[in-house]
Amino acid sequence: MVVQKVASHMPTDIPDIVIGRLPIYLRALTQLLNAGRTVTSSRELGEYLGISSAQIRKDLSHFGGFGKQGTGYDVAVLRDKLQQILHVDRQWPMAIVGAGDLGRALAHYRGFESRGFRVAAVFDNDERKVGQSLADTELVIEPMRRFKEVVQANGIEIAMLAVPAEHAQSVTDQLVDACIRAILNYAPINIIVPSNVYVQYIDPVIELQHMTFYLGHQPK
Amino acid sequence: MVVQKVASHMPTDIPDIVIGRLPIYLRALTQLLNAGRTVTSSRELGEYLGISSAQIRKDLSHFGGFGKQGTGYDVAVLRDKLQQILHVDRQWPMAIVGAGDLGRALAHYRGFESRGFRVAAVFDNDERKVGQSLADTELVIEPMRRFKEVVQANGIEIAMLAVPAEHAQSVTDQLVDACIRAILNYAPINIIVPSNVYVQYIDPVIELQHMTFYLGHQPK
DNA sequence: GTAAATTAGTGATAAAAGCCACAAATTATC
DNA sequence: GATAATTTGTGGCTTTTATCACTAATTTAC
Repeated sequence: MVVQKVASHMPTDIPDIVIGRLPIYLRALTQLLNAGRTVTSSRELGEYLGISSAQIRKDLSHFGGFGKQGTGYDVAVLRDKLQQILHVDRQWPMAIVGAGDLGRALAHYRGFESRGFRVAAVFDNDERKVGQSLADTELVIEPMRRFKEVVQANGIEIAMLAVPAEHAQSVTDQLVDACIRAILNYAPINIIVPSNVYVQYIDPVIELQHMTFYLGHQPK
Repeated sequence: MVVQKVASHMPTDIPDIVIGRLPIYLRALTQLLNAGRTVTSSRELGEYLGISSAQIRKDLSHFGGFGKQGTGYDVAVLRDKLQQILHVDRQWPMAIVGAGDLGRALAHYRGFESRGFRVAAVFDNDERKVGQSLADTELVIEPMRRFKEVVQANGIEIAMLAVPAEHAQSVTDQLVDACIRAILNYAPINIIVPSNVYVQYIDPVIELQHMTFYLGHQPK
């Protein structure tokens, strides 16, 4: 019932910038829970995250009232609500495309399972890599020609793109063709997708350059 | 002279959100340059990046007029300007802290050099890892007790943090103690630093959860 | 049991960010 | 060489985002 209520809120009328903060809140709540905390407040959460308490309250209020005046928020309850809102109260199977250093590091990453995701398949077109199994996993590197088939068989809708920049667009086209709906792009390049496909970018150099602007002019 | 002009613009009066877009522009310009283009326009750049042309023009106008009416922007000139503004017209030596799968993948990443960065040292506290050299690099894994010394000897001001979440804060304290001024944090946890230290976060799960909000409710 | 303290949720306000549209400069066309 | 077409840089406006500050509910202190 509560799930229905949450589910009834359509994405359209909630600012994307608000949505972008929800995973941050969720991560902090999980941390609090692991530390044994049972209640928290917008003030505490805000001080910890460097966000104003009013903003946290207003963000959450888009989805209903989860707190209690005078007390604050039940950490476990709020975490559950956020997991429902973000649809990570289940595990999303994902494909990794590109089995270089980065793709392999992602395949071995132990942090997905507890947060709503699971690496279901790894792809690469290098014939020397195809067929290799990845240590400590049940994964075997598949060739890209099997992509569509494996994606459909496993109900995969999310792909992490970890191929060199020069192949990123053509591989993206293959992902789109296989009905991938969300792409986490690690290639340092903009990719073009249809408007119904979501893309997020991770490029460490972008973040580093953002900081070097402020680091100033005198190199050591 | 032009460098002086750019340098004279102090960060304080330019919105951070503008600064955050400059690396994106720089990346796109480098791509255009590699494709042999010599001139571009705010319209072309905007269509490619999914950003309005007016925004690009206004962002750039914070730093001076780099374009030419009727023509647009000289790609090489604008790229050079952005490199100066972002202070990546040099190479920043960086430390990687944590030599797990991720730290090693970062150490092997070939994409830093051309964009203003260089991995100068890798650290880990696991005695089994210390002393190991990293294939295809001149890097040897150093113990954390040598951190301050190596950082000072190499003029390192930037660290990439790739340790497990449970150690992230205590390691951060060591970074701060060694006068690290910018941290790219890969640990899925908020870290507390003094206000003169810059932090950027990379957590793939945050980006994935942002997308699953929109992916909706019916898992395959 | 009462008063003081705490905290959520929210309408109103303030601040920030983004976009429009135009003048001025340049280039292309014929 | 005149006219049409481009494109920048920007003032002003609109939209979005964030904060303020208040009410109502609850808890704590004594």
